Amino acid sequence: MRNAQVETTRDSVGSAEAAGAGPTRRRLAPAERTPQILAAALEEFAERGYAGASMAAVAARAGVTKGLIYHYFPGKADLFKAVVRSCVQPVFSEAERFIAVFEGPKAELLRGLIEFAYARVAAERRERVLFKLIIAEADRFPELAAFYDAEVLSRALPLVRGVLRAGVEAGEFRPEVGDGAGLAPVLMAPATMASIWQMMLGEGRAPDLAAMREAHVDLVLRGLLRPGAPLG
Amino acid sequence: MRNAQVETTRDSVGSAEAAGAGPTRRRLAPAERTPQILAAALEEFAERGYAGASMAAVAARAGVTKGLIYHYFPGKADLFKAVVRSCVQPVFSEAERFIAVFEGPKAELLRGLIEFAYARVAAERRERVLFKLIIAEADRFPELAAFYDAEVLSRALPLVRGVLRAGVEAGEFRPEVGDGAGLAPVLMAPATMASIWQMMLGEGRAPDLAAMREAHVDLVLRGLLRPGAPLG
DNA sequence: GGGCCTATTGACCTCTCGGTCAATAGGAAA
DNA sequence: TTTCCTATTGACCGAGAGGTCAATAGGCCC
Repeated sequence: MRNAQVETTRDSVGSAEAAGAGPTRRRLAPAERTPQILAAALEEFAERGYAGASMAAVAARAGVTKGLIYHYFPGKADLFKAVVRSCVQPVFSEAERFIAVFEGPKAELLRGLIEFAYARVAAERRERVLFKLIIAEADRFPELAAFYDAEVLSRALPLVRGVLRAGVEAGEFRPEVGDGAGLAPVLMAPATMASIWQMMLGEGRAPDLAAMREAHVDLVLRGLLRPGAPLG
Repeated sequence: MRNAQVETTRDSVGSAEAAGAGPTRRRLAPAERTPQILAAALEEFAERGYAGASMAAVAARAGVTKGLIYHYFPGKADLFKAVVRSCVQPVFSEAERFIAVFEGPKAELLRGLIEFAYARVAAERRERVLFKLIIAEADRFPELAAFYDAEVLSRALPLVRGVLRAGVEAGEFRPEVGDGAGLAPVLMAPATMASIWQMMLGEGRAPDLAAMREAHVDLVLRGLLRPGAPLG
């Protein structure tokens, strides 16, 4: 009973690399092997958490032996940080491009951003799980918390604040909106929590994504727009 | 180097029970020993996560030997669930009492609830950490996710919805507010995320609690109240 | 084709963990 | 005081963890 899930899962892991294809010992360039290992590690960390993940299992998932992992990464902690680092970046490039390209009322831009966030939540499970991982391990890895601060929060909040300020300047939002620093995190929180609930409870029991998105957009626009402005 | 933190922390743990007081082997009634063990386990799980926590360390924290833990709990998983169970309950009783006792406009009740939530976030670190723990281990413990659903979400959401509906019936909130199921989680999310950010980043780098609270209350009331109603 | 660099292996070490259990002793009841 | 129940101990086990390293072989370059 003790480690039943672990055992049974381990058997069924045999990755594409390990199964059949090619000779047992194929030499690859580091530029090719590294992402393989990172992908395997992401899966393993996501499923078992940091302490629960085993280097041997990561190796097995990558179709490789444990020793090789240590050829590429000094240790478990470094591997973990490398995994996180390799995953967070693309999301922001996308959001930043979205804002840069957008033309039209700021209220619509804000609605677009909110819907973008919910869409991402609905889309890839990987991101949700990785976010959970960061939350779970943040206080055991001070550098990881600092990394989240630097690469996620400190990037996302100014993005939102920029949109708010632009909306005020355009005369769309109430002037007071530009004042407080507290509004940006309040606006981000619901989509973020939606991600967490989704990850914890699955689509069945978690609060409905679409319903939250509608209520969120409605609440925000009503709260921000100048009185009398149309809701679009 | 490997487990440096572990070792050093272990030494300094010596709990009140272990340090000096009384003979080494004091016999206690289960009603007295059980909460001791639960408290020790909460600390240990909070600091090291589920997989990272060690039964021996829990025992040491409780000033007791490992064998005794197994006299009280069948295994690690059961101990973990018992810890969670023993912690979540009191919060809700308090919120429910708050709502039951409150007299006045529903908008003020809602503001009071939001401020209550932020106050709790600011108050005890234990609750934050425990919440993190639930998030982190939910998908490795399906029963734990079910427990969170049953004992937290499924209790909190109707609480909020009740207040919203009452506000609509009282003619304070816009009639559409009572419709969607999505609004309640959207209202809860910012305080919850505030808790998570606080836990991850500490008071220094996390978004400011007071600022979030102000922006949150303001946004919500503006979004819900009928046009023209005073903000209080 | 022959060398050489290095990606890759697999056996090995040590340590800690969750869990077991027979033996022991504290303390309430008699 | 004696008895008896059971809370408590401490030694023990096998499994699996992270990490090391000398030996091996794949494939680019000349």
